[in-house]
Amino acid sequence: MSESKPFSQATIQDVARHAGVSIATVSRVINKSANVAAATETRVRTAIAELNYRPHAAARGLASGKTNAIGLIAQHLSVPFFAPLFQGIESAAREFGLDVLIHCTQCGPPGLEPGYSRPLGPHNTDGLLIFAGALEHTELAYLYENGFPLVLLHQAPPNSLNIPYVTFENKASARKLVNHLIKVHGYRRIAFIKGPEDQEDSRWRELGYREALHAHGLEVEPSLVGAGGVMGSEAQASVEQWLRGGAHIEAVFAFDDDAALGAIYTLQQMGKRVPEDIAVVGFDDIHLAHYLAPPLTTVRAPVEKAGREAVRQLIQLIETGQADPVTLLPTELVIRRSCGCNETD
Amino acid sequence: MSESKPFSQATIQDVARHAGVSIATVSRVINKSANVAAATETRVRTAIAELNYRPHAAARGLASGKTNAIGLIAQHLSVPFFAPLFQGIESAAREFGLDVLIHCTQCGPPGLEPGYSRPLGPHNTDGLLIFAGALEHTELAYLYENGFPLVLLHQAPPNSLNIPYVTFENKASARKLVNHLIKVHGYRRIAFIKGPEDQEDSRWRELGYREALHAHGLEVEPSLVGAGGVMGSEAQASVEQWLRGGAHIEAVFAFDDDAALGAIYTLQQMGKRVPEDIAVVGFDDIHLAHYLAPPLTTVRAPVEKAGREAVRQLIQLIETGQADPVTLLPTELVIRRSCGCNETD
DNA sequence: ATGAAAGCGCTAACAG
DNA sequence: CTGTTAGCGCTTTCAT
Repeated sequence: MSESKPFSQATIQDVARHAGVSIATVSRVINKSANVAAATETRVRTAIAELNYRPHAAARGLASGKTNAIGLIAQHLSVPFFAPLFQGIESAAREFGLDVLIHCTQCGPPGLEPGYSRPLGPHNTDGLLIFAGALEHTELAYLYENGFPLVLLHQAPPNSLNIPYVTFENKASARKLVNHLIKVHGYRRIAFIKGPEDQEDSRWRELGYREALHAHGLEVEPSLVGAGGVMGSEAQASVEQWLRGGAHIEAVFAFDDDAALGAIYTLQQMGKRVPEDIAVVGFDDIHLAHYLAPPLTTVRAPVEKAGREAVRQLIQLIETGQADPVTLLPTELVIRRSCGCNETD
Repeated sequence: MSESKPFSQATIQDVARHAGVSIATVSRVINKSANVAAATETRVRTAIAELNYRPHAAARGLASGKTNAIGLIAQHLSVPFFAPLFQGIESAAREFGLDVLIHCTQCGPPGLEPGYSRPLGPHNTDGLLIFAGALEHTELAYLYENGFPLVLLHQAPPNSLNIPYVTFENKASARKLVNHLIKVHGYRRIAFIKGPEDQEDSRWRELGYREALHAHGLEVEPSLVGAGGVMGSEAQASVEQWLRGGAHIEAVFAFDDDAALGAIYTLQQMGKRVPEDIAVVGFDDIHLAHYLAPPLTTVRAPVEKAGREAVRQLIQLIETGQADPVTLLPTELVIRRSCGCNETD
């Protein structure tokens, strides 16, 4: 068995004593909250260094009414998508000296009565980043109406709640992508694989898809819009159904790369060549998109930047009480081979 | 601009007043720290519900000397690997009522003097999970020697530090995988793509690879051991070099699936068929392993479980002062097609 | 079984 | 420019 002794740390008292000043002075130099004589400051800093002192976050939070932490709430964490998102959030938060707490609503013991435990909230954070679908509207409303700073990710606020949100420029990007399919490759029968109902990004992408079709005088055939599910779980079934049903399809636009992956896999399993027989494009540009055979044409979504931007908005909201109602992050078309092009990326 | 009003919450005082008891009694029912008359308890619980009261974590932490949070420190967060790890950590921590704070050493502004800022430590957590390579030995030693609870992930403690750690059963798993290559497929010229120097898992896998070779009377040819890097960054170069150098290779064992991915990609780019010309196997069983063409033979590593287990050990360490020095999680061989088998997984 | 009161480490007036 | 002091919300003896 590994062992461990009790831990103890220097307090502001220790530092004050060591430097021969009052704790208020120490507090001042730490927070730069008032002028301190240069000589005094030096003594204090020396004492801090010698004692290896670190302010106690909890005590500081209690006294100041701030927690110096923000929280992220999501339904689940194991989606690959989250890794870069965390990165962006963490990175931005640290720049502002904030800790970040995460909570996953579907991680804990499923027995918890809904609405009872609020693992992240005003008691341990100064504000919350809420990923699409993570919180029920009532919960959202409760927090919002009590003035707690909230920023939504990939979801517009429900009803009349004036909560700022940040997401990608989904519609325009999807439109551009489908335009490429139509104008460059001349495809006319383009299927769409949509995401889970509660995923707003997918709905916007579908809208972009529809707009592009309409703009070129093409009809949206309802039978060519199938389900994709989380992590491409249903995409394969949709493709299989199309093929078995003898549907005439020239290209498939999947709402995200995971679904595109499933689509390509199934297409190939069933003897179709991509893109020669059927082209496939996705959305997100996950790391592996480049490595697929064929490399996937997709839209690069600035996931990490979304995280950073959400934090910026949240901090602004906390500090000034206001933030941009909506932040749409621009994307970039990444043409590879699965659409029929022969770029080598 | 979105707006936000100041937030206020019920305190233990409010609850006590509302229920007609003292705050001590409220504290008792919340913490079940002493017997309270059934009737009193009911009144208190009702008051808590009516006021929608939540204990203030910081205050509680200050008074009790515990933070009710644990921390995770890693070098970067955007590795896909981390998503399920978080999931496991979060999930286990919540079961024990702990918050989880994360910190990424390479996320913040790179200018921070090493050793100065300690964003996660005794002041805001009760213990730390440290991912391989995230902390320098001196930092580790400092914390350990001061009795702060620490659990290492995918890394054995340096020197004489008696810090518990949890990782996969790397060596045995790699041996099993390579045995498969040798015994089932009869490959004799098997190359290995290793991970970054500081990644211990990779070193153990290499050992397993060597053991398997030796056990079958095969020599380990140094030129057939190449670099892989993070997220397969150098794997492609290694493969390219082998091929250009005219090396005779029947199979490639990549230390992780990302590297395997890069290897397959490059092999195919250079006109080799996988597995007909050269077989490739990986390690981890990432979500996409199944979707590759060909589907990847690999070792399923219980990443989420590693997270859960690490938390369990950490909690045990915090509560009892001791934990299992080493936890090796068993893996599972996943035979697909890239090794030359024709299983349909 | 319950209440009163003393801090936990720190910030923020308020004096001087 | 610096010290004193009153809490922040809660846990925890110590009485009752």
